[in-house]
Amino acid sequence: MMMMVRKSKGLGERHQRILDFIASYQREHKHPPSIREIGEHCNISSTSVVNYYLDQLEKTGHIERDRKISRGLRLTGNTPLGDMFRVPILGVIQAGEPIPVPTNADFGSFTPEDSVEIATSLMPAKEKGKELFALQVQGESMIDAMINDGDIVILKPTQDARNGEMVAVWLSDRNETTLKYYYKEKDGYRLQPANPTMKPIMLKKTEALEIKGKVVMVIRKVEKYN
Amino acid sequence: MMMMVRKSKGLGERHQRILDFIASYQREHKHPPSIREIGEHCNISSTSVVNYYLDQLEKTGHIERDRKISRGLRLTGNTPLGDMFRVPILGVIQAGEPIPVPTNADFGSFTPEDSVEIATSLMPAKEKGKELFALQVQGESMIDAMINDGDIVILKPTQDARNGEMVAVWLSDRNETTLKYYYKEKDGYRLQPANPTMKPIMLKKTEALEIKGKVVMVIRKVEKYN
DNA sequence: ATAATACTCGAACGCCTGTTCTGTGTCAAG
DNA sequence: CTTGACACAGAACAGGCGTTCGAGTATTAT
Repeated sequence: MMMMVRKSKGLGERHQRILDFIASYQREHKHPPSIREIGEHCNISSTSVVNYYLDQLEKTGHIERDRKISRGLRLTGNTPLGDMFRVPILGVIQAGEPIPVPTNADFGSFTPEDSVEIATSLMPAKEKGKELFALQVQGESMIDAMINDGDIVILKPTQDARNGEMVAVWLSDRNETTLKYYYKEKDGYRLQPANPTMKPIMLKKTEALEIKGKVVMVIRKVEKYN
Repeated sequence: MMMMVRKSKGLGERHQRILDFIASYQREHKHPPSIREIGEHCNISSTSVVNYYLDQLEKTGHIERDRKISRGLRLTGNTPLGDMFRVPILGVIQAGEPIPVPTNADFGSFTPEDSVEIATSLMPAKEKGKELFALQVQGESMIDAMINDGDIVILKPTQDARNGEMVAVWLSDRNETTLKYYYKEKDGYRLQPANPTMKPIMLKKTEALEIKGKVVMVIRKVEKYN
């Protein structure tokens, strides 16, 4: 009477494993792996089984294959080709609501639609871990941080920051989320807007200040809107 | 008394032919060609000869090879891998100076250091031509466009714009370069800053207005600077 | 229970592909 | 002329690799 529980979601663990391996192998060797190599690294002892999964991944549109041609497979939608990062967009950030932080941190399974690709060459070289996440800005409340509606901010989750870093904070007193430059001072904290024509927010030490992450990059897709 | 004239320059015609074929094959099939395929399309009837040239191209650093692995060769320097764009950074944009536009437009030969890689997935899908160029913003004069010192703006060269598009303009009257939203009105032009708290620039039709390009994307690398 | 699916394994087949070896013709230096 | 580097061809070899087939096991539906 129960429906299929076997592989509840679209992708099973094995599928994800293979996908990840292809990505990392490609990143390292600059070319796709062979069926047998996939089998070895994913604990699959038969080439036919790998082929079996590859067929499924092809049907579901996750990969493309050039049958009969050695290593003729590639990831679709994305191609983590050695110098790309895929950062998940966890949600939106807007003034009235808390920031969705990576809770159950599933940094492995996110669809291409809900993520952005970043060239590693644009990265500060330090933050090349996979612990980054992205948020889409909604509303014009971040305009004092020179960030506009629709912009995508890429954050590195952290609870503390150093002076001068731009951070995403949740001010529980004001029930507000904002992006500001962070400065710790003797009396408390100073949250400096990026736009120098605007006044900073001063906070006493007693006031709640929850740092959710530091801004690593801002991406703005400029499109016509007339 | 004459030195060897046989193959005067570094690359012979055959080498170039092979290089071009690899590039086009890769672009079309998403994976490198095999030795035999190279031979067929380059009128080389022996695999050993192809191998012979491939060895040379490897020594001269034009390609890399993974011996023993099918189609284990790739072009170096660049990797036209289907979903990346390399946009040349032609220079800086700052208030007091004209914008360096792609003059002799050598969109083919620029070093990786002077360019940025953009994922096509971030592109508005329209501007996927290679006619894009990038400028690095210097100074804080663009702050009214929510663009900060060090930001990289990616432009599409054009002389005219539609209402609502952000354009890079050179105001010869004021001897100034700026980024503004463009609006054509009955009396002239309105250049609207992105920040709504700031007043727009109104121009009569008689005043000079040189549109240099429209902004397609803005990239900001946020790094600590304390 | 029984049948239908989903999944897994192992082996064999055969094409694909890079490598290597032998041989030929050309051209310039000694 | 002889020598040797260079450019090229063709054939044969060996391993890589995708494919296919037969068979077995677990899970679910009827």
